Amino acid sequence: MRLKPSSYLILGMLNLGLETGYEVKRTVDRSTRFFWAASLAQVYPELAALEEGGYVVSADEPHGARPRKTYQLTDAGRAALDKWLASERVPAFEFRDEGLLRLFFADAVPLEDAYELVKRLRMGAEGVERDFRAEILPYAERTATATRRFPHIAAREGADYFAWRASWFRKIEAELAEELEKRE
Amino acid sequence: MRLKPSSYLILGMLNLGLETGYEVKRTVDRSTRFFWAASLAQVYPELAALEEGGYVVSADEPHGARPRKTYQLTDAGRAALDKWLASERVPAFEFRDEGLLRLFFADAVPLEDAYELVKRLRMGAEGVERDFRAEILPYAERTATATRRFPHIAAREGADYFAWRASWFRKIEAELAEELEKRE
DNA sequence: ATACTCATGTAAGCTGTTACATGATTCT
DNA sequence: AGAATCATGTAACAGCTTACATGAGTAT
Repeated sequence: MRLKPSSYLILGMLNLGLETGYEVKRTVDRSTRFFWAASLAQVYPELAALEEGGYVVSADEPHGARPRKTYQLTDAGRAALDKWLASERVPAFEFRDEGLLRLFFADAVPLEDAYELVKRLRMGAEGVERDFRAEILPYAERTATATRRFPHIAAREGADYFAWRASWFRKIEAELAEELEKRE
Repeated sequence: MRLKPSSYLILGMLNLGLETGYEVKRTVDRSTRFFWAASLAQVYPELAALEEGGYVVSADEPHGARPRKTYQLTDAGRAALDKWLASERVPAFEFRDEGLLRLFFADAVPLEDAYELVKRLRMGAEGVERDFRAEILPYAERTATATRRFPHIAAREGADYFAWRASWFRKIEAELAEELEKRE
């Protein structure tokens, strides 16, 4: 079995002490979501595959009559996680940014419309930054301890990134505004 | 036919005057690649689908005995592009960043290893920035005109982003380095 | 001659999504 | 009593990638 980044996402979450697939997914939504998302329909089969591969073991721990399956890393799972973290392979990196794609083609519309487009992109980035500071950062701060600091560092990266992005669009917006004023 | 961002990528490229699927792909690799990539196996079927939908028309224009198919936007294609650029819908935005994922889980390894990880991430960002300034930015500058300025603006965003990212990791690297020194 | 670029397409497979299906527990 | 949350899973499909298959034109 070949492990992909999403496999390590799950191994890493189990290593942080999360127990069920449901819990892993919920935590992903509060933390890694912005740089690595996952859906339940991905988490459950992946947990099964990881167990099949010997990286995790499961145990039935129902809550009353509600079925519940907890997972734990095996030594092999823990070793795989360590190896991945120490790997010198250049990590994969992929963007899908429809906003920048629109910006790229903005010459196709009048400058007034391009200005509106940039303004919307700036407001979009500001909105994401707000959400981030309202939901993801506080969760990271709340759960940070002396031996659990990197989730918070990663969350700071996200908040800083969206702030940077908003300011970048703000700059372009100002340039276009100036140009539109001159024209009148 | 429902158009997706990758459809607009192709419509936008044709609107910039590119003629063949091969050319579109080559230009994507020199420009939008970092925020919206595409492969030939995606471009050719998409062009066929766009023609089927009436957004583009093709013409056979072989070079000698080498077959060659050129494409042009129809009025419907041009209208679809304009509408997309003016749309108020929040554009899709997705990251897949294995580097940040590793950073997130870096508490699992000793601080020395986490430091090495951050260092590698910083060097990775610097490398991408270098490539960007060597390949993508110069191409954008070369092809920029009074009526074709936004590709260059988008390329600047990319270069600035990777510079920002490198400096962000540099800051964390310095924090960790300081802490490691104190320990000795 | 040989290698690189131009040029078009298909097949198989991987990764991930949304929607479907079901039901218990806990909070208000 | 009703809504939200906890909890697990499957089916169908969307979107994209790598590898395969083929061959002509051009520069060294």
